[in-house]
Amino acid sequence: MPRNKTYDADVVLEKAMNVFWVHGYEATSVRLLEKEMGINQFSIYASFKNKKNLFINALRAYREFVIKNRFQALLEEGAGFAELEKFLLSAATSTEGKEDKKGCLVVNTAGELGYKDPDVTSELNLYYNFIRNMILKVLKNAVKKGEIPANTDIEKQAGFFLGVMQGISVAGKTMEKHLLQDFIEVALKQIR
Amino acid sequence: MPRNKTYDADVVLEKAMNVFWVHGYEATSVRLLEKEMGINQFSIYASFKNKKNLFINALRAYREFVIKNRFQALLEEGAGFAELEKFLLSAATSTEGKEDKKGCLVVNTAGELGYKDPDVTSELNLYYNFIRNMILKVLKNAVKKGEIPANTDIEKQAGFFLGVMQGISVAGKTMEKHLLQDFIEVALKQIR
DNA sequence: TTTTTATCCAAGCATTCGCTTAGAAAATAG
DNA sequence: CTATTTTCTAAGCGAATGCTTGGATAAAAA
Repeated sequence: MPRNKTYDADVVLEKAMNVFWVHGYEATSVRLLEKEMGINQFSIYASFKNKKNLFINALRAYREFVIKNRFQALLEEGAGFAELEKFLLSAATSTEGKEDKKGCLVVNTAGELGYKDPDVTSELNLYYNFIRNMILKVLKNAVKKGEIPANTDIEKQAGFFLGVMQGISVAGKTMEKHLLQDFIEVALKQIR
Repeated sequence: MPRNKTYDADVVLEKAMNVFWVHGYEATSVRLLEKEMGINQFSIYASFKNKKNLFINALRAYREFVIKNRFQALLEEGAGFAELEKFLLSAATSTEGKEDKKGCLVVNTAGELGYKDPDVTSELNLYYNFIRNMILKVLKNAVKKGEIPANTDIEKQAGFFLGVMQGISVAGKTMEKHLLQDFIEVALKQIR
């Protein structure tokens, strides 16, 4: 009996994610969202309850987006230090384009909303835990492959590289490219 | 002939800085500012032109505030690696307090406003350049003192520690304390 | 086809936004 | 003292905020 939706919730959610990514939470108005998502305000509220809930969903969509589009090489079964190195070095040059200085949605959100909202905070923690586990696995493989010393303190290094990734996400927005490269080079060199 | 101001512009500016520090730019309303600054909207606009200009001034005040209250040990004439170490390690524990998770105003701003406003961006760059030069001086002293190897690539390490500081400012808002300590310990150990 | 029911669009709700204005209050100059 | 000039308070400006409502629309069920 019901009429079908004329839009795919996942599709419009990804569009919302991009708007939040560019403008942040507060600076993104529902009017702008309806324009970019291509649906009416009523439909936004019907599908996502309210602005904050839409944002939470956008954070989840971002996690999946990043996993699929940025981390895929690191998530391969046998990914080791070579893949980590390639990933970090490309992160320095990927921010080159004058336009694409969006940084990382999660890091931007940590800066803007931080610990203020528990729902947001737990979403950020899920993201960081995921990355840390990914790094842990990569470093274990790296030891197996002999890419890094066998006595490496994997846990400590995972915490280190998690911090490095967050640093890159901020520094990439403002710092000059060569400084960013210095940062990454030193971070990589210390482990070998 | 003129009537005198009943407030000190520098004093109310510092209060404005704290409001922006806690809530960010967009989420800080002029109504909240007038409450926290203790002066009327008219006076805010008379002294600081508009909200954005007040924010720019707050960023400058923040730089001076941090120099006076956080970096003073690093800015001492003979400050070397010992001072850098102490500073970074204390940065990990200073974010312990559940309340004081404000992070760094400059890093928060980079996340929220990023490159979008050139006036803001140049203010951020001033801050980062200051820190980098400070680190450069500290590392030079560290070499002189024999705290770090004489063949250390000072320039590269300065870029590295600038990135580390930005990482700490983000990570301190969300990451658990022990992970943050891992980050800092590894960052310090690699140079020796 | 007719009925039912969810979806859509447009308009509008109260509130808050950044900012301005009008007039009272106060301090200095003559 | 009066005159002058700036600061202050309080009210209010239009526009934008997040969110809701009412009726037209369309698609599945009978």
